[in-house]
Amino acid sequence: MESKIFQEFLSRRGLKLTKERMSVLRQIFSIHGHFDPEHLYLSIRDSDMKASRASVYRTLNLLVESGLVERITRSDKGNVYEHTYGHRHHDHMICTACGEVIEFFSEHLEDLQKMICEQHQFAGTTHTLEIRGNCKACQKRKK
Amino acid sequence: MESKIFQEFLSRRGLKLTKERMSVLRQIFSIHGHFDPEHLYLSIRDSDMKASRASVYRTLNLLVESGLVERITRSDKGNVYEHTYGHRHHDHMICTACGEVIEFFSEHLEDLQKMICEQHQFAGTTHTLEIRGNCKACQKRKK
DNA sequence: TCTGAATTGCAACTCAATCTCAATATCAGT
DNA sequence: ACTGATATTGAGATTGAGTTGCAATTCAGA
Repeated sequence: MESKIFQEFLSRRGLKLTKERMSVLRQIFSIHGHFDPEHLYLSIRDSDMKASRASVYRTLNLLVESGLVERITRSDKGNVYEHTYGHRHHDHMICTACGEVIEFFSEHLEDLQKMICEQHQFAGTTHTLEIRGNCKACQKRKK
Repeated sequence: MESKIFQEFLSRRGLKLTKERMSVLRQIFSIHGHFDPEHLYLSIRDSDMKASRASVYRTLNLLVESGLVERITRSDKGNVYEHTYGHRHHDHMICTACGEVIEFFSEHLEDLQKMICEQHQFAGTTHTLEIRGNCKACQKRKK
């Protein structure tokens, strides 16, 4: 299913769905959760598929443009991505004590952001909301 | 005022408020709005003050730790900072075409986030909301 | 003024990400 | 299947932000 969407995206730009691009796509969609380019590359290298580091990066950028993959954050050690097909958009709460990541979604929040963009005549395409603090467990533990 | 806070922060760690650190601090607080390390360095170099690139980076990290400066975003061209002393909390819209950063604030948005935290029994302390897209000018330019 | 810790600047370095380019693959049209 | 035009690949070079090692320097307190 993802490959069909990617296929379409590529041909709309006169690009081809090659073996290497297929490798990257399949590997990404076989991963559950977040990943970074280097690990993605290594996991492809260690499988029966193949693609150079350059191709992994190039394909990753195409996938982001196609909307199938999203860049979640830019850490000081590089970018982190996740695939979004079949996933609803969501935001994150991050516990600064234990590192737990809680996903959440609020339609109301999304609407509000849309309104704010309109007010500023800004054409928003994506957003990242990251709330940092302490999760339930860590609040208790601190007492 | 900022220098007093920084001074205190430094001595609490057994560090000194040197000329170079003073240069960086003063230059940052003379800038209105956002800045990146390279421009900060250049503006210091072109003024009567002085500090090497290394010192600028080192001081910048100290200032972030002290809470006087915040890192707003990590773009593909490096980090962007702003000084926070005397500033109310706000969020950012970032134009992916020209890099412009627009500040905004919404009480409603803040309330909503508080509610969401309560729902998840999460004790939120800070948050970062970054909306990426195209500013008014770049929307026009693209047509 | 002496002493030791902190600081500086330069250049070397790191590391993610991008680019170069020659070789290779792919597709459309014949 | 052949041909030409275009897209793609991988290996390694390159970029560029940010960090670090180190010898020389500054600074604060005794």
